[in-house]
Amino acid sequence: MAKFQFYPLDLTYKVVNGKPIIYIFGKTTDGQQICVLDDSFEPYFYVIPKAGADIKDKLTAISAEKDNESYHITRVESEKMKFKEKEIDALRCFTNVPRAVPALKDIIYDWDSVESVNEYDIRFVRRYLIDKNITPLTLVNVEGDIVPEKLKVPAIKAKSIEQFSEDTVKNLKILAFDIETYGEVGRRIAPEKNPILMIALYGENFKKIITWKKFKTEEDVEVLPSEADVIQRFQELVDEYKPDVIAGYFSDGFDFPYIRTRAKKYKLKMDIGLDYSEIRIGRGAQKTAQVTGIMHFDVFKFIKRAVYKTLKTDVYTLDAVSEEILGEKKIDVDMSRLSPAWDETSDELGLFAKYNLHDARLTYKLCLNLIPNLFELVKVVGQMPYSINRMSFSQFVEWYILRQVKSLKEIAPNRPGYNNQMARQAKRLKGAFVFEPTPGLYKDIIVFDYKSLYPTIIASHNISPGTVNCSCCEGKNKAPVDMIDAWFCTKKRGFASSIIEDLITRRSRIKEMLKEKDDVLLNARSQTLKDMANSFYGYLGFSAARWYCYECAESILGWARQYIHKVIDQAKEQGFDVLYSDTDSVFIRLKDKTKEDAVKFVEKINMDLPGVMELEYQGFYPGGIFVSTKAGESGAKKKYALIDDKNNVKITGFETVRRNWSFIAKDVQKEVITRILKEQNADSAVDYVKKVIADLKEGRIPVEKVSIRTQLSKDIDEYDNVGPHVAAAQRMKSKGLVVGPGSMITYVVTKGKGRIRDKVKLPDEIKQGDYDAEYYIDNQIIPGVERIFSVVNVKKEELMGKGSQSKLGSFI
DNA sequence: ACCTACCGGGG
DNA sequence: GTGTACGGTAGGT
Repeated sequence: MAKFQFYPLDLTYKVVNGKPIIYIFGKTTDGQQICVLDDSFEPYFYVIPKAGADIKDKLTAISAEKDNESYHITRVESEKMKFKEKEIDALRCFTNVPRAVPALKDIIYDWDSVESVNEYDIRFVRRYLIDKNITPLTLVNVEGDIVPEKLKVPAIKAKSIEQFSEDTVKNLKILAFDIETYGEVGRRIAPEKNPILMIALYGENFKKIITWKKFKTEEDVEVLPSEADVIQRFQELVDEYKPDVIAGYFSDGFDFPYIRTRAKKYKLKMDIGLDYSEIRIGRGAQKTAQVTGIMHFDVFKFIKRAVYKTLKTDVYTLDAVSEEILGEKKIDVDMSRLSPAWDETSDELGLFAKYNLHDARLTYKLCLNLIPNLFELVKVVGQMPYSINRMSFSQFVEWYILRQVKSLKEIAPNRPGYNNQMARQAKRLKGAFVFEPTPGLYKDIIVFDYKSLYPTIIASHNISPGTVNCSCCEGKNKAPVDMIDAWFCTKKRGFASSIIEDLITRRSRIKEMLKEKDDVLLNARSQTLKDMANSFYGYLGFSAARWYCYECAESILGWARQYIHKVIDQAKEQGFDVLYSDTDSVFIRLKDKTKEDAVKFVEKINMDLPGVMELEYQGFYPGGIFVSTKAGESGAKKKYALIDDKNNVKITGFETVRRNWSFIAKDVQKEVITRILKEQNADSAVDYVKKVIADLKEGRIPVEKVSIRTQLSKDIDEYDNVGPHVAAAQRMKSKGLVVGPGSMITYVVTKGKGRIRDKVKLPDEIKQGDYDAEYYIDNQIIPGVERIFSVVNVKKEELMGKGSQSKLGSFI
């Protein structure tokens, strides 16, 4: 009997001789790939019978048959459980095989004696991880014997298996890959028709390109006789490299499905799974690709679902994402040349090989960069990396709750059906409170904000789907909301509030540790815990959630509005001037008060706050500007700029960050804000704008600065209204360039009469100064700064040198 | 304004 | 495989 420890990486199950066996692929402490088999886990689901109904015998009698497999309930156990945090009697029905669960549930569902059937849709391996309390990627103890099994790694049949510690797997072997395919850019991608031309692989001390045509190149290219050989070789290389992680960029939806389609055409078996299974492509609108035993990391999916919030970019192309995260772009090639170059066997293919390998390298680096975040999510949520990679935040919360409530004997509610979801969506939430600013230039601003406002409200007011409107506490702990009556139990702790309190305290501990020493993994963990806590409010109000709770979500918002009002009202009472407030923050002006008064104010507020709630003194700003909305007098929400005491200017919500503005307009807006805040008046900003206008008129602004970039969203012919960017795209097409949906169009508006679209030219078509200065002044520069200047009483005419000098405003 | 259909990423 | 997305928005009505 061998005893050892290993880190689980990937799980699957198989039914052998009518019995389900869990296969846990992982790595031992000395770095060996192995598979641990566990046949001790039984599938089950819950039936909640109507009061007094005795249906045990009736349940054990049912059976079903499908695909020559018979399904039945092996035994039924009565259990004292909870449902929505209330005690109930439940029947736990064990079945012979996992597939029996959904099949049998359909039979039982509409029995009169049954209240509900639950937990029939929790996949077997996920159930296993939850019930066995095993956390993937962390150290697990195993006792067992080596058994013969048709696998690429040694198999051990477990006698016992149990979680040992939080120690996390290190030094995983990662292999990134990328394919290039034949086909006309802009046309539908057709894997059944067009061949794979080359495949690049990239790992630590490993890079290779495989292809089936010979061309001149500096890279390590292996040339094979045919496409089928390339696919075969890809498989061999993966087998030889033995990666723990195989990474691609949108490989769920493109690379793997493409490879599989091509392999099928040549009747090749893509059995790269460690159990000799083929790549499994999930059907449905959104594809997935799973490789047994190897963690398939689709970098794109992870970014789009779990990382997007921390990124500025709103397009998730490999190019944009690499630039932001790694500071590195893709190699700029003309993709429309790939297929012609292939047909001609031109040496241009050398550049495409380089491009191919570079993409694989970027994917590899992104993978290294994001793995700490993925792994921390795996450890917090407790599901395997493959699953976590494909989940969004509401699912993280749901699977986290499922794991946490296991020990509380809480039966999970079922996911809502379509109609139920629609009904939930119809109930709108009231929203957060915004105190609209009066446009102006202000000095001595203090910003307060509630630390984790929504999570701390949930924890402090015991908000949970099972504590709402309890029979024991009516009238106490009542939410400040108009539309509904909602109060929350003051006697028994709800699971949502205790889970969230746990997340908050765990994060505080990590923060303390981080103060001692900075650490990538700890930072990732802190971020994960924060994201999880912040997602709870959204989860409770999410129509597809198992633990959806409208009263909870509405109450959280009600309390949030009340707590922010409290700060606003008391600040006014204390003689501060309230400038602006949004959701969880309040901006005030000191007037005749001091910073110390503001600090004392925060302390006073905190004395009255319940539980873990806390108002923070976020910072002091010597100056700030709030501008008006397009429409009228009131100040725009989420659009302001502040300058701190180190002269750093922080701009929020202005167009400076928007893509479809010319650089000159963005530069000018930023410079105007900065000058006004730094110099505490508008004089220098006015001079600056006048100078830019003069430069524009005299053609001194470089072409790049007057270029406007817009992304094409569909084919050129599909546009009914030919806007300037469409006109530019037409010019590009007429020059033989291929443009289609997603193409970035860069254009300049040039001098001349008539419509804008007739004056559009491409940047390389024009000479210095050959742009329409009036257009740029009227449609780019002025709109960007007009509302900023109106705050300080500067009229548009004055900037353009027409009007008379008005009285300039300054700080108040 | 509201509703529905389609798109994203990849070549 | 004890499940199948989802959130945004363009375009039509």
